[in-house]
Amino acid sequence: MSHAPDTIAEQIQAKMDHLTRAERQLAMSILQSYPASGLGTLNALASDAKVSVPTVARMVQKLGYRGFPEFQSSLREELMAKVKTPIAKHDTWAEAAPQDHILNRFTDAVIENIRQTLSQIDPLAFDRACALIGDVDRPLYIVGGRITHTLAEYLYMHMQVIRPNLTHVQSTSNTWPHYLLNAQEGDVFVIFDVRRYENNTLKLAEIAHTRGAKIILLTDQWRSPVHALADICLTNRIVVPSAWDSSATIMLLVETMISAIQSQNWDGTKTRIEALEDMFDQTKLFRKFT
Amino acid sequence: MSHAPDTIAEQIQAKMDHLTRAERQLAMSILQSYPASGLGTLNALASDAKVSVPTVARMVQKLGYRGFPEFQSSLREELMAKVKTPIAKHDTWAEAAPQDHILNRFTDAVIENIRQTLSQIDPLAFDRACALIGDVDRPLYIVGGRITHTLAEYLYMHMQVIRPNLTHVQSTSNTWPHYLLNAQEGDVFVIFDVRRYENNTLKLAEIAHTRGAKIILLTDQWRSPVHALADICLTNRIVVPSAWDSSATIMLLVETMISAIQSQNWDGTKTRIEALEDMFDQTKLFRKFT
DNA sequence: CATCATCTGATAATTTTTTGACAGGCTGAG
DNA sequence: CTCAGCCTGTCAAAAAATTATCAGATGATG
Repeated sequence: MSHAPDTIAEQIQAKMDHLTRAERQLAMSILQSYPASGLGTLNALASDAKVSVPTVARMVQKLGYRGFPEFQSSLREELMAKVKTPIAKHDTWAEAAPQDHILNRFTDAVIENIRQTLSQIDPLAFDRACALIGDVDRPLYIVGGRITHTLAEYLYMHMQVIRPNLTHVQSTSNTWPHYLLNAQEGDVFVIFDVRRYENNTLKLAEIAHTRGAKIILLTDQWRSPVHALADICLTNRIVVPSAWDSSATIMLLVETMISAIQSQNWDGTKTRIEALEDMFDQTKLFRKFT
Repeated sequence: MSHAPDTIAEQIQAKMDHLTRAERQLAMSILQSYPASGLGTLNALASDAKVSVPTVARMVQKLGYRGFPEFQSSLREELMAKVKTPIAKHDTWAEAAPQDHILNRFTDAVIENIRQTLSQIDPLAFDRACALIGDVDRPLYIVGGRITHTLAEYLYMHMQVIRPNLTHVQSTSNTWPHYLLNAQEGDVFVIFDVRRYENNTLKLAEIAHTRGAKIILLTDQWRSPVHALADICLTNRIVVPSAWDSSATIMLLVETMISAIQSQNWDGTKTRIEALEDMFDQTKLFRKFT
């Protein structure tokens, strides 16, 4: 008992024996560069396979489709499903919960956000961003807004361990102009800005840009207006079934950056971490072991 | 300077800045399930993206194609080329980066963390936690430590919109005993604690527990000592290729909780959100629209 | 060798898709 | 406030693709 065909390719192969000469010729041609070949016009497919147009039309009906367009949309759906990585196909994440439980729905959305964000990111831009942020010679400013200030702080906290000479600026605070007093050419600004984009953040970016600072922007798919001023723009997808957007993808990206920068500067980081742990031990803030 | 675009996706991304609103909307839609989306009919693409048919036609011309069919055949060729490449980097997230690039390695790890965390979570416990946190009659305390205080704050910030009567406590601060003065039976404590577990957090939990408060703990796979006192314990997997642990999974869980609670209390939340937005509008902190 | 069944391709009819023309609406400058 | 310029969508015309019809070709069978 052979399993039911998942893909159209398998379906074609299964029927191969029952096909006539012209149809087999066509089938071969389809499989040759599957699925792209099937996504052109019926005409193109026919002349590629050197068979007549109606032969193609008849064959797709034989395969159980109502017409060529229906056949094509099946192919497209198959392609879509394939692009999502195997792991994303997971039916349910929390197996003990029904598929439509918020745990599963939300996780689905986040995974999809991650997939899309990563697929659209330019690794070179990412690397350049890491190099800039990790460059100890450049003063570093990390800027967050109302929602994103937690992300900014998370980055700040870790960068503090990795390198000196950095500042956390909260654009919603009215003290930020003070921080910019010293900003100058070559400084690096990491700016978080997601909708609803904040005027303060934009103004801050403008000043930084005027002063010749490098701007690295982390934003959402609709892109903060700051992007026009940014040297590097990392775009995240953040839509989830909620009244708010999701920061999980941005968090992932931030952590990945931290990891990358940390291994760039590993020697420096290591000694700094050790010094830090020593200090914590002395203050007894943490338990020795557990 | 950035490299020449290999794929149409990159080409679209590169031009993103020079696109108009409707065109950007369309571009997003294409990229959303690329390349399948672009291989249907022009009509389908237009209605998917909720733009008019001619907008699509104009945009492909802007991208340098003579017409929609020519655009499609480029897409098909791209697809063919991609499939041909041996076993393509099929299971990489950032396709443009090698498999062992930190972007891919880190994301792999986080996805695996999510998978494991979700598979081990008890949905009933999760639901109970959400019910407790969303219960307006119970005073709510949110507690974070050195690393986790950003997560705690993120939760706090959103809960603030959903309900009144809540407090953010930072266990590393020496002011936290003051907050506990009013704590009493039936109050709810959401406590974040990941390794290295903090003494202060444990002490705080002990006091809360003695007073008869409900404790909901978010911790890592090695479980904070607080778990002995917790009514509900949500365990996260947090290992990644980095000198630090990852908070991304916990962030996911927090956001899922926010979403769940928010829909429990939707009526209340809605009016509170609207009031908040009004206030923001008045302070002109945000841009009206972009 | 004739006949039937079946496959195949040419052509025409029909439907769908694509393109072009035009006008309302929004935005920003003066 | 008004006007110019540019987006954007509606509608109609043109082009292309798909489907239906039919006749020739092929090959098996009695």
